[in-house]
Amino acid sequence: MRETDFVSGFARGLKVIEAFGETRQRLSIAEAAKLTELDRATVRRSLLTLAELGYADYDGKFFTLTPKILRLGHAYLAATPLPALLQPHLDLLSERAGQSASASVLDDTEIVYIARASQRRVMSINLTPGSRLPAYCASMGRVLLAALAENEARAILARSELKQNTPNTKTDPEELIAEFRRVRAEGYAIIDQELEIGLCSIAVPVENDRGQTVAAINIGAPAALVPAAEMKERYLKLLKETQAALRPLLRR
Amino acid sequence: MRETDFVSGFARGLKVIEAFGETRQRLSIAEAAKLTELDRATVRRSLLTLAELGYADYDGKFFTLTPKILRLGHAYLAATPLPALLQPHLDLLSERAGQSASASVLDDTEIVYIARASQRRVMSINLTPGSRLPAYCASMGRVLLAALAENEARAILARSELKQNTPNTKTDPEELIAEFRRVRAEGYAIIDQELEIGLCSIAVPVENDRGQTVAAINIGAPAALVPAAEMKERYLKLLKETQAALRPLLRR
DNA sequence: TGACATTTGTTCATATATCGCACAGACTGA
DNA sequence: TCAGTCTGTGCGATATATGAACAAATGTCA
Repeated sequence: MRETDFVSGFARGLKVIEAFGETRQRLSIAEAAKLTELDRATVRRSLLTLAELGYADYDGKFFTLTPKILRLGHAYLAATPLPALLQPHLDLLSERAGQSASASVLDDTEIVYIARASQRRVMSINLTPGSRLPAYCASMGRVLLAALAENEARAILARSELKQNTPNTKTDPEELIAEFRRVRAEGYAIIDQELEIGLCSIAVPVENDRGQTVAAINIGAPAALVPAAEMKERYLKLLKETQAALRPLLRR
Repeated sequence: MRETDFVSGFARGLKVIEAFGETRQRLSIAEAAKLTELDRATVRRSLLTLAELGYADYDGKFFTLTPKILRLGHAYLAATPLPALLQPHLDLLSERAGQSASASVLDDTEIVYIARASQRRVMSINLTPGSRLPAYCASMGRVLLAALAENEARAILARSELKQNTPNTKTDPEELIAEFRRVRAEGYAIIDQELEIGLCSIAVPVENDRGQTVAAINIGAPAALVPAAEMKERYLKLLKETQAALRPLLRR
């Protein structure tokens, strides 16, 4: 791509949008400039543009995003048939299992939720489509990373911040690579409180009719109710049935 | 705002992202140019920028959005405390009612779902956070429009495409304005298959501790199971309880 | 099939808009 | 009061948008 085929004003603006998040609902010009490492004048122009277009509100001091910004992400959710296709199957799966069921895809080092059917909220985290979790310590992440060529998975792990979330969290890249091999061989991944104490989950890949992994689905359950050792016997069959039902629907 | 406080390259890029949706998962440069009414050369630069940043894939002919684009909408969902605050209450509400419960806010003529707890899928439409429905014919939309000053509501109706979705759909602005008055007086709105045949819903406003309406919550049910006439006696009390539980949590 | 008409992606020159810096004024808190 | 931090602005250097031009791909009709 040539230098002039890149609109840096657009790229800078997207960076400004991403600066909002978690604890940053309201941003002043200076704060946004620090977070994005862009010039204050540039950030100011981007923010004023967002406000002018109705994507942000401005009270003269702070900017906040408006729900209009959801149109952008929604362009993807509406454009991709995957979420809509998966949703009814997740609903059924969730009901049969009596636990939350979710679907996600991989975006670099993170998994992105694209659909979810929740029973009761067991996690401290609020997960909705668009939510992200580190791939290395999530059951769906393990499944999605296991589907990659080993050097690719290794490269992603190298980019990941392998954080010890709980005493159970596996953070050794070699141990993780070995686990990916097991996942590939056996077709599922189980997480025993590696992300959050008290939470277990089991995931399988969603494959299209050519056998390519296009997403992952999982069932999450409180460790207090369902010990990790029981996850497989309780839920693997249900997950495999959902997987089988989806495969013919996913043509490439 | 001065002329130079607007980054048109950014605005154009956002327009390009919004061109994706529903039936437009894959766009060629020329298609995107038509949809956005921008020059082909300009659209090409925006799309190549999106691809360069990983927000889009490009196979040499068509562009598709990647899940990374969800980071943008997620910036709002994560930044705003409202969805996370509402979710557990919706879960409880949905469980007690045995039906889907949702929350939404108003974005011009549309309501935008910001949280949802689904029981079984009864609608043909797949609703997730970020999904949009026309406000004038949705129960939450009626509640949110009723919360506005009457001239504002009138202006929004004037901008709305008042479509006759079903034989039940109210499309006369004056009739709708009168309905808003009733909603304001009685504190709830009921929709009897105005959006889709077979679907009823009832909504109430979510108010902060100053009594300002900040969102709406609803319960949807199949008309076959719950006739519109029964919606009030079955669900209004539950909705009001949720509303009361939320009010003290919403400080401005 | 072949000739012709459209459509599409790409490039280019140049007029135009944006960027980042430096500075001024406003505000805050010690 | 004064230092520190903030927002807003003017300006030259630099980057981008535009519309026309062109080649390649695609569609159309006899």
